[in-house]
Amino acid sequence: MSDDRLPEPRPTTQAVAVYDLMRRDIRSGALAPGMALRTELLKTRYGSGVSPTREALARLAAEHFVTAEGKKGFRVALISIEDFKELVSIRRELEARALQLSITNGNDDWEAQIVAAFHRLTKTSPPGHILNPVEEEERERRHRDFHMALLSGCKSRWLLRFCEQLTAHLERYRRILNPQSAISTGDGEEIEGEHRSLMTVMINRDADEAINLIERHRNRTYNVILGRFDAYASSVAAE
Amino acid sequence: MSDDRLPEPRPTTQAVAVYDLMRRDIRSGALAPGMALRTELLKTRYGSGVSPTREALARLAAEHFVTAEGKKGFRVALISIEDFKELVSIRRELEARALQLSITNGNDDWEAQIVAAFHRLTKTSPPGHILNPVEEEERERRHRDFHMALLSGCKSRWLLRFCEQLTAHLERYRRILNPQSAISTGDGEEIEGEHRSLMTVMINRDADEAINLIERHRNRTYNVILGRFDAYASSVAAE
DNA sequence: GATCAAGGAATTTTCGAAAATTTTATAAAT
DNA sequence: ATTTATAAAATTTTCGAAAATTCCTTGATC
Repeated sequence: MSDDRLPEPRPTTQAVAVYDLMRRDIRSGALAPGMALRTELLKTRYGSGVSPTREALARLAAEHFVTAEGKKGFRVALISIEDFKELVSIRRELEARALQLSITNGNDDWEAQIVAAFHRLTKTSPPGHILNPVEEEERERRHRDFHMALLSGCKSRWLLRFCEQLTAHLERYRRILNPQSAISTGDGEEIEGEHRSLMTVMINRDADEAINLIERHRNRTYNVILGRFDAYASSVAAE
Repeated sequence: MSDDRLPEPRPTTQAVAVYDLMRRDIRSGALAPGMALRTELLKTRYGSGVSPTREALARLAAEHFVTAEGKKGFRVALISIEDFKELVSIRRELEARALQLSITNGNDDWEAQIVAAFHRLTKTSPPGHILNPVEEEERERRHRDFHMALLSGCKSRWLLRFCEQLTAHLERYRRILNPQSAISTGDGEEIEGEHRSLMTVMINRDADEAINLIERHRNRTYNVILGRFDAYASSVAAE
């Protein structure tokens, strides 16, 4: 008898479910930087007891999405311009390396995954449109998946994990500081064009051009966000 | 009144204490790869209830020191030659970058920290000696601190965190696969000389030479460990 | 008015037991 | 003999309450 059943979805624990939801809410900015994560709040928000909640917090603390302060509970990690610059700088280097390695090591299946991810991305409403939260979340997911697909041929789980974590933190900065246009900071068509070009040069194995493109793709958003820090700082101070 | 009291040691939670102990035991190999981390075992070993224990496990899972499998509990993360090579490869790049940045950004205080860390390291018994577990642990700590001090001038917390995590995982490989000589794989005096040279070139701000030295320093251990994987694989299979 | 102490409320952390799930053992059926 | 089903045991996960800690208010003192 053939044994090619679907890979059974491991029954997930409640702690992991809360972790996923909370990570999503921190990424989106729904849980604001500095916000105290009280047990009551979390219990009602995620409909769960304190044990799963605290496990989720512990994991998020290890990933620096939240901070744990002695016996005074947890807070959403603060954001700062210094942290942002660090993230951008190290992400630039790791992503460039991962792109190179992907181009070297990627196989047909990798190419197919890029094409598929690009297709899914184009099927969402383009950035700039007003999206409801669910649509926005879905678009973010597809955007993430596309960019990770580009890197996924690199055959280094560690490198991939680091890129994923850095990207997640930067997504938070983008969505908090540039909340208008969900994904990026330019014209929707232009951005789709950039994604298409990225796909093309990756599959053509043109590493130099890929790094050029990703650099430009990132830089626009980078500058916009940088420019909004002042406004953000005063809006926070006003509270 | 002057207010330069000692920075108050935040009262730490039991969960964090268990986390520290467990991380130490995984690093040292006391908790072997693949070992099931049953609640009873952990409760007695670390003298704590299940809640702090599970929080510690959640954090360690986020750092990939343990794996969580659905509702079947936690295990110490497995080791593999592929994972080892990945770790070495990415660590090489990140450490080189951090050394460069340290040389660019490091100030007098950074230099002083290196000198201090080197001094502390020389005051432990050299590698090769038979040490009891407490002494071994102390030597490992000082060795870590020295190498991290070299990088600590880089002014990028993210880069530093990644280096720390990679080093921790590699320490585990070294101590499991090369348990005889605690720190490294060569003559004690030779290794102390290497550390001294590293210190010197860093303070002299010779980035190229620093990267050369660290490369050689790492490579010796790397090759020894690589050579012991076969023996390890069969010793595990024999169980 | 400012500082400090004490008491009480709010909150975090931890424990112990209940609930849910997985694993193991046993027996029946093909 | 191998599988299948069932029950018991072991284990993980979750809940709810107790213990510990922090925070805030109030009032006394200087």
